[in-house]
Amino acid sequence: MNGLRSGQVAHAAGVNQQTLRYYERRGLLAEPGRTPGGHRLYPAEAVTVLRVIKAAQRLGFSLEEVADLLETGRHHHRGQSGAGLRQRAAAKLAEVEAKIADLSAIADTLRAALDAGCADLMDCAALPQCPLPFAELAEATAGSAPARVP
Amino acid sequence: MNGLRSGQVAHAAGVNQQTLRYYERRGLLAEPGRTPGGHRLYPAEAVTVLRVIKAAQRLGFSLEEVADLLETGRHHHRGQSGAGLRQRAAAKLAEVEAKIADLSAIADTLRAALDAGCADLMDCAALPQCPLPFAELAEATAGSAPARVP
DNA sequence: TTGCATCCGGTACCTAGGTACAGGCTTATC
DNA sequence: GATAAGCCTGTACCTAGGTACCGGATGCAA
Repeated sequence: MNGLRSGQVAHAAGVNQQTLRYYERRGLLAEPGRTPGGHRLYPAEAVTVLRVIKAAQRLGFSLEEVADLLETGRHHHRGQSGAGLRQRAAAKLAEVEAKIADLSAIADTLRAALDAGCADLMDCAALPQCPLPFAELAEATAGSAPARVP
Repeated sequence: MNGLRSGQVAHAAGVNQQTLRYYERRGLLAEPGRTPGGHRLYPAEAVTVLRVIKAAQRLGFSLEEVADLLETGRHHHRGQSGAGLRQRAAAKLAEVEAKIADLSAIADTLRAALDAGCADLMDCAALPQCPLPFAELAEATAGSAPARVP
């Protein structure tokens, strides 16, 4: 009776209903109560948890990290408050800044290629004055993921 | 006799040998000649092609886009030179710049959360002064991919 | 009580870019 | 000619974050 059905929660949080079960499997969403017939009944907070998950994801945390963050939150209520979250946020900020630096270098390279008027990839590879980075394969990707901008 | 074996090409370009066949399937690498026994024999340019692929990938192009870029390169040699590449580079630059803007906003948010001393995700979600973006689920991800920083 | 909407679990599939393995053939060297 | 190294095809698997489909059960209202 009291409690939200999975469809209602999914709709309220703007996620797919399957995603709820997926998050439950992944440990992000606590297992809710059930009706006698086995249908899930969520407390209203579940919607908040979903919003939190989405916000954290948006900030660059993976689902595993979010699960960890939530778990830490559940246990910190005794002991020192919030050091874990702040530490992880700082680490994530460094990660994001590194990614920005990486992408900035990529943008610079693209601008250089445009300025130089590169006309053909294969032709450019033969020219020494071409700004495209044909050499640093191994080294360029060390320290940051192989730059995919979806 | 003359020509490189797949292992040599893979080693020279710093990629896995399976990756060569994968690129061949994807149309990035032309099918090379074969020995009478069926072993691949690559021309020396294959290594250059691989370097070009890796460089383009590094600049944010997907394999499909790279395949397209190389294909365009092969055909432009009659007709107007290099308009395709420059156009795509400009589009990719815009994409990368958008991604940088997105990540900058994320970094700002993380900094705000650190400044505000956010201690717990779930607690913060209840506080109106928390800078974390718990609301804009649908809207925040429209126009850019759901921010994953690997 | 009947009908329809909703939900259940389980499994398969998707993108992107590869990587790994199995079983068998070829090439090169001694 | 034997043996080791290398290569062949085909298929399965990996990460991450979901999404889709199926057959069957449940919930709720008229």
